Amino acid sequence: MAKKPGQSVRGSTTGRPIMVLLDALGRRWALRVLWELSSGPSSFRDLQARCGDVSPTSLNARLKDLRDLQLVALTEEGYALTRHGRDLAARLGPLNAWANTWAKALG
Amino acid sequence: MAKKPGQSVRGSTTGRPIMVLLDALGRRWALRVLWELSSGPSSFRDLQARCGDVSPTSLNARLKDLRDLQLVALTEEGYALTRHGRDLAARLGPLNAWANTWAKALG
DNA sequence: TGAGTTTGCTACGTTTTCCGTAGCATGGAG
DNA sequence: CTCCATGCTACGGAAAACGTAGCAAACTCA
Repeated sequence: MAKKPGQSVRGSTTGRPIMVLLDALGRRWALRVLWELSSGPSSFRDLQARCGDVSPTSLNARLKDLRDLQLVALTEEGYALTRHGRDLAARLGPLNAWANTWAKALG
Repeated sequence: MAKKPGQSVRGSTTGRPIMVLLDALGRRWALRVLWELSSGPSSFRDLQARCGDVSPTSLNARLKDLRDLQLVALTEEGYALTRHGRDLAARLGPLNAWANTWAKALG
């Protein structure tokens, strides 16, 4: 069961939403799943393939978390971002451009 | 040694910068460290305290990664964000406001 | 109806990561 | 020399993530 805002997480007992969020996004595959789903719904197995054949165990654990946090939901079209999830993913989108310039500077 | 752009990471063999970034940020304490350092440089032990007394082992591992990726550097004032690091952290800043409305909606 | 396919997902045993505690080495201050 | 703060490592145990195999339910098509 994923920790929700208001609950104590690793490194913060205050339950501040940003701390809960940073903790949740810091788990393996969390960011990647949001990223992949931002381009549309996906079945479990499709999502698994998009994530480089991540094991179903790991994928399912992260999906459980993200569903608890109401960022992802299982719909008739497969796994999809919720309204909150889309909102969050929209803020992560620009990271792609940033990452490219960062990579170029790293040479 | 942290994986750099161009190198294969978990779930992606292409080395695309965004994939490398998502993988790096998906490690424990990575996001939190960037977050804490965005409000100014910090000594190792201070940073440790800010992160809820994270173990030095974990903190140091993550700092090594972030230094490899040139997001963090050890300066005369302590650990600090590099130019790239500040740039990235600036894009994470707005997540705080988002997290608050998200938490309120989850309430 | 019944064989084949695709779905989401779990069981299980192994590997990797993370963690807490203790403490070392260096350097500055008194 | 003593005291204290610094960055950091060693070590053993706990938790998280992993790969492989495969189940049960729903669909497809004969």
